[in-house]
Amino acid sequence: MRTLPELPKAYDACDVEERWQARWRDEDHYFDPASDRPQFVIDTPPPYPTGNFHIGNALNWCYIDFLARYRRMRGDNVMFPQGWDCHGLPTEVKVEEQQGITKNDLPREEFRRLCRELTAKNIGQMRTTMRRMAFSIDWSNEYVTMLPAYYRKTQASFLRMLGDGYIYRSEHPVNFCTRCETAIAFAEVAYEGRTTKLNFFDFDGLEIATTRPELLAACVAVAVNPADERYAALAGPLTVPLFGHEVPVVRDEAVDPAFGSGAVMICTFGDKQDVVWWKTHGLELRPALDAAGHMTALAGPYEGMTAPECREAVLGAMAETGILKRQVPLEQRVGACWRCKTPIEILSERQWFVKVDPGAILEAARQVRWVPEHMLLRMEDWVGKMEWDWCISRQRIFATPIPVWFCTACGEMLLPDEADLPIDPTVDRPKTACPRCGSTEFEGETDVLDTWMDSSISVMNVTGWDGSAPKPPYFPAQIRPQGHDIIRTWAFYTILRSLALTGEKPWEQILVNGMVLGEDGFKMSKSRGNIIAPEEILGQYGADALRQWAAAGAATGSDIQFNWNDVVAASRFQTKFWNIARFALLQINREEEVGEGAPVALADRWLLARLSNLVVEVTAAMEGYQFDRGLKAVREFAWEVLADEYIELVKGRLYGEGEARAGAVRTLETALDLLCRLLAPFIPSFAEEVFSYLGRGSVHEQPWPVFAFDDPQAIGDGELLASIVAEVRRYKHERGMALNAPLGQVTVMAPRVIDDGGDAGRALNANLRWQVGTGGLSRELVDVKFDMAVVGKAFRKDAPAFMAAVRALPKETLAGTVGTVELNGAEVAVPEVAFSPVYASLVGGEQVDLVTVGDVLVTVRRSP
RNA sequence: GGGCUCGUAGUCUAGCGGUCAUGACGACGCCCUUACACGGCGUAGAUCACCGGUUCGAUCCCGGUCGGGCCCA
Repeated sequence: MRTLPELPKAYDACDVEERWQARWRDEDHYFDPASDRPQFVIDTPPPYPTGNFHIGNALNWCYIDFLARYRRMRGDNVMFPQGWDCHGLPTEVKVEEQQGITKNDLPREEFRRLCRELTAKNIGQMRTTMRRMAFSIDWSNEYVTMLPAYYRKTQASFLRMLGDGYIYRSEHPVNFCTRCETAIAFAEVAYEGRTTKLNFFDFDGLEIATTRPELLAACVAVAVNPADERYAALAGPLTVPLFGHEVPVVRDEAVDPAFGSGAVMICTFGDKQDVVWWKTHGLELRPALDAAGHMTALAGPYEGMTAPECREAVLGAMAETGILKRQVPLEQRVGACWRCKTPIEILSERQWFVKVDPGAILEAARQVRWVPEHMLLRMEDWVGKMEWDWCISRQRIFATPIPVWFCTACGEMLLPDEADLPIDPTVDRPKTACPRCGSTEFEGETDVLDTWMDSSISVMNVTGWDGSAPKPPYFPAQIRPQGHDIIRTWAFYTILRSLALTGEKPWEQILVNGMVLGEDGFKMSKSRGNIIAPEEILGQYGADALRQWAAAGAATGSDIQFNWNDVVAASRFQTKFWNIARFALLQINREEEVGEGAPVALADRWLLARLSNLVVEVTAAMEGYQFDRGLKAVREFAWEVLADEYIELVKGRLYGEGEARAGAVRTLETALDLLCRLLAPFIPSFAEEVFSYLGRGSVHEQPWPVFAFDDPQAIGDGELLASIVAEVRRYKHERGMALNAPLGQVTVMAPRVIDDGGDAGRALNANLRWQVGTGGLSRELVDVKFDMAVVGKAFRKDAPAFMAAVRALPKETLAGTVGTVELNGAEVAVPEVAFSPVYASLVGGEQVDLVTVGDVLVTVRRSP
């Protein structure tokens, strides 16, 4: 007897998962820098440490973990690092909220400390969930962007790009949130629908429509379409009402003659279009709004007011002076700060910018393999519309400082040595005097970097960049997994930065996952109340069930609706497979010596050949990131082929003895082994638990299966065998017989005889015989079936007599066409479709039932 | 308004030139057959959004319409 332990009766997912998660060692997932195996470096997304690892993250990380585990089994040297993108507004806002302060109430360093503490706590919470999900993360390659080890590299990358001319400082209109008092990038602008008023007023004799009367003081021109004949004779300068300054008239094709009066006022700056006109027509700059959202001295009597206050005041003044003609409601989309929803203003400010070269970025993006392919279009779309360079400076606190000083005497810019990084120029002092004027008085740059400047070098960091050499040792990474919502940001900025720093594309492939929608089909959001936290699922069904949902809930790349059904079904699959394993182990353990060698029985060869095909199918699915196909194929195989067909087929042999039984046992063992390995990337704890009972070590240390068992004949014959058993079992069921009830003589009449080793007979509990052809099978007419719609209509009350007369005819006659019959002493015509013959099948003179399976006939004699 | 994407049984979902159109959940019927009732066997349920076109043939390709979603303006 072998001594493999018996499986417990029930599978407790949470219990098993926690046990294995405690047993696995982090070191097993470490990337090995000394290895000469092919590297597989993953540029994992560094999530923002909100404290909650949400279900969208879970989906993304499941895909990554499937891949990481699969690639390890394929022999790759995998790096699955974990980063944290810490800096940014949300944490600042949270700290202000929790402490009941504003950022200006504390010294900068003190405020940063509070932000760091909150972030560290949040990271801890998220790590817990990630471990509970059984992600095989390489924690030795964790990075935290707020820590010196990382932002040193952010600063180094800044200096390098500054030195190479990619970064410049200039005064330029930027998107500005006056509540947060910082510049923001286009990627941070969220658009919202609002109803506003379009105000028509008299502008020096001309009718102008505007949604932003508060910017009248900032008016620098009036624009009309050159083709608009109404204004063909219009010439400037015009006098701006209420303020009195003179502005020119410009002609520009972009003016829509159909909107309002066809004449628009250009202000610095009401919107992006104003910036375009301001640039192309070389207009004056009149900043009427400051960074805090207050009107400037240019606004005269309105100075110090907020924009909404000024707007009311100006409209009031317009009404008073009688120039306001009418107001009509207007639906418009307003750009707002993504974080606080305050409408953004466009202000001209001195800011730091990174040059954007759309052509080069497109070219690099096209060198990356995109999965799914169409996601590349989103990148092309975004890059094609780039108008401004990337504004990377922020007037915030919790961020990477911009490492430069300015000489207070001559304005010269001074840079730190790379070796001294990281620095905070507001605290640290330059080590040298000003090279131009010799002054030692400096002012540190107070602006800090956009958070995307941190995260867009994640790939540089994980591929081993130390901030100096241009190209990191493991660069480029093999894959970037991320959501399609941040193609225009993270993917875009990463390509830009990789090109600037290394001249190359950052990754070989990018795998884009979809968004997780709530059970109601909408994106999960607090306001909809359709959020499901991963912890809720983990507590009830465990990580493996959630992982199965992620794999099989939708095709990779498409949005996926969360749905409890899938989680429950996943959990049931585990129960089913657990019982399959239990049964198999029970059989394996009963055997003293199962021997070696390939099984000879048809059913065994059939299962092995099917397994071999399954391995090919699942491998192809994994290579193409079709996780849904891969997992579903394994599930279907285990449940339908192995449990419902194979095991039912060989149970009889398993209850017996000898080589026939040993062959089935060996086959079961092989199937169990292979299926565990195929399942290992998807449900690591479950696969590990089942595999452990085979006594062959950890499933995660096994190679991905390569199992060639080529036997086309076994596939064909086995399929027929399984179908015959299935059909006859159905036949039994339909007659209300228990499936293990004894059946009489069963004869399979096939084009050729198949040696099934007796499996079919035992599975059906019948005396089953194979024969070539339908010899011995005959049929006998036993009855006729009348079509009452015809008979009733034709014979009315004589119908019973007619039917009796027909039945009284000799059977040989009934098989053919009957012309007339004698009814009440008269010959009457028989309608053509009045009846049809009913036959019974006979074997050796005894009546049998017939079951057909394709071109195979199965006869069943019911009495044993 | 633009780009992309999707529209398949009550619900979710696979397929994407010829399939009895996949699977799951749900519904209904029968069955406690010594791995599993978290199971087995079966039944019902789909004009594959709508309208045109290409084709011997379209759920699948093309065009249009309507509707959902995502990203952007």
